[in-house]
Amino acid sequence: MTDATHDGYTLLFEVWLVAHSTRALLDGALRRGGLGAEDFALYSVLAQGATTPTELAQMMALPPTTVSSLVRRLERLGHVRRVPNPDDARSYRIELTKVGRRAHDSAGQLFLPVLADVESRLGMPVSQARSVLRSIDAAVRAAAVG
Amino acid sequence: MTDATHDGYTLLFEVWLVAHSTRALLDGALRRGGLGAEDFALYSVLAQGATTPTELAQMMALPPTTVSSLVRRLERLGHVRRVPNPDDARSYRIELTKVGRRAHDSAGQLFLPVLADVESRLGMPVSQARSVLRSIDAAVRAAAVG
DNA sequence: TACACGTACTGCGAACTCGTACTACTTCTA
DNA sequence: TAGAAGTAGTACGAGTTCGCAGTACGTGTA
Repeated sequence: MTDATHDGYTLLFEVWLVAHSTRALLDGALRRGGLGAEDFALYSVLAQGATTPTELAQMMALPPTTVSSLVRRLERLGHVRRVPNPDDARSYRIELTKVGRRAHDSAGQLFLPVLADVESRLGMPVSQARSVLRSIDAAVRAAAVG
Repeated sequence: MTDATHDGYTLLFEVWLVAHSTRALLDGALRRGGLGAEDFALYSVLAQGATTPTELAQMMALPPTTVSSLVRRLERLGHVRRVPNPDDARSYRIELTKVGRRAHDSAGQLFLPVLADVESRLGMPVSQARSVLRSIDAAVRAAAVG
C-alpha cells in the first residue's frame, strides 16, 4: 500500500475507532437508564416527528431489517407505537409514546454530565467538530451510491 | 433538553451516524474479498507489529471478549497466529501470517477506488479530518475514564 | 516461601445485526 | 383495467457482540 492509501485508510479507521469509543461511553452512561445507544439515537430522531421505517433506516444508516427488529423491541417496551400511514398502506409511521418520550428525556439527563465532559476536553468548538463529521458522512454516503 | 445539550448530543449522534455509513461502505467494498470491516481494521493494526489481545482491545476500543472471538475466527482462517509472549505466560502475541498479510493487501486494493472517491468528495484535506477525529476520540476516551 | 490479590484471557449464553427470501401493497404500462 | 414490475416491511436464521463468571498465571505482602 502506498502512503496515500494508508492515509485514506486511516481516515476510515479513525471513524471506526471513534465510533467504538463513543458507543462504549454512551452505553456506559445509558445502561443505568435501561436504554442502549441505538435506542437513544432512534428516540432522538423520533422526537422530531414520526417517520416510516425506511426513512429511519436511511437517516440512521441502518439496514431495514435492523430497524424492523429495533422497532419491534421498542414497541414491546411501550416506548414506540405504529400508526397507519395514510399515504401508503404497505407502510406505517412510528411515533414516540408518552412513556418513550419520558425515557428519552431521562436518558438525556443521564449523560448530560458525560456530554459536558467530552465537550470540555474537545479542544475545539463543538460546531466545528460536527461540521467535519457531517462532511465525512456526506462524502461516504455519496461514495456508497456512485 | 437545552439547546447546548442538543448540540453535544448531536455531536455524539453524528459520530454514530458516520460510523454506520462508513461501515456499510467498507463492508460493501470488502465483502467480495471475504473480509469484514472489523477484520480489515484488525489486520491493519497487526500489520504494524504483533500485539497482545489486551493491547488490541485498547487500540480498537473493543471489549476483550470480542477480540477473543475475533482472533479465534481469524486463526481458523489461517490469517493470524498466536505466538507465546516471553514476558507473560498468561498472555500471547498475535501476528499476521503470510496468508493474512496477503488477504490484507488484496482487501486494501479492493477499496482503493472507494477510498479515492471519498477523499475527492471530502472537501477538505484528509489530514484535517483525521485530526478532528483524533481529537474527538481522545476527548471521548478521557471522558470514559474520569 | 506462602498466600492473598491482581491481571490476561476465555467459555458460555443472551441479545443483537443484517442478508436472504418472502408477502402485501402500489405504480407503471399497454 | 389487467398484469407486470417496483417498493415497504418482515420472518427467519447464521453469525457476531459482549457481560459475567471462571481459570491460569503474575505480583505484592509478611
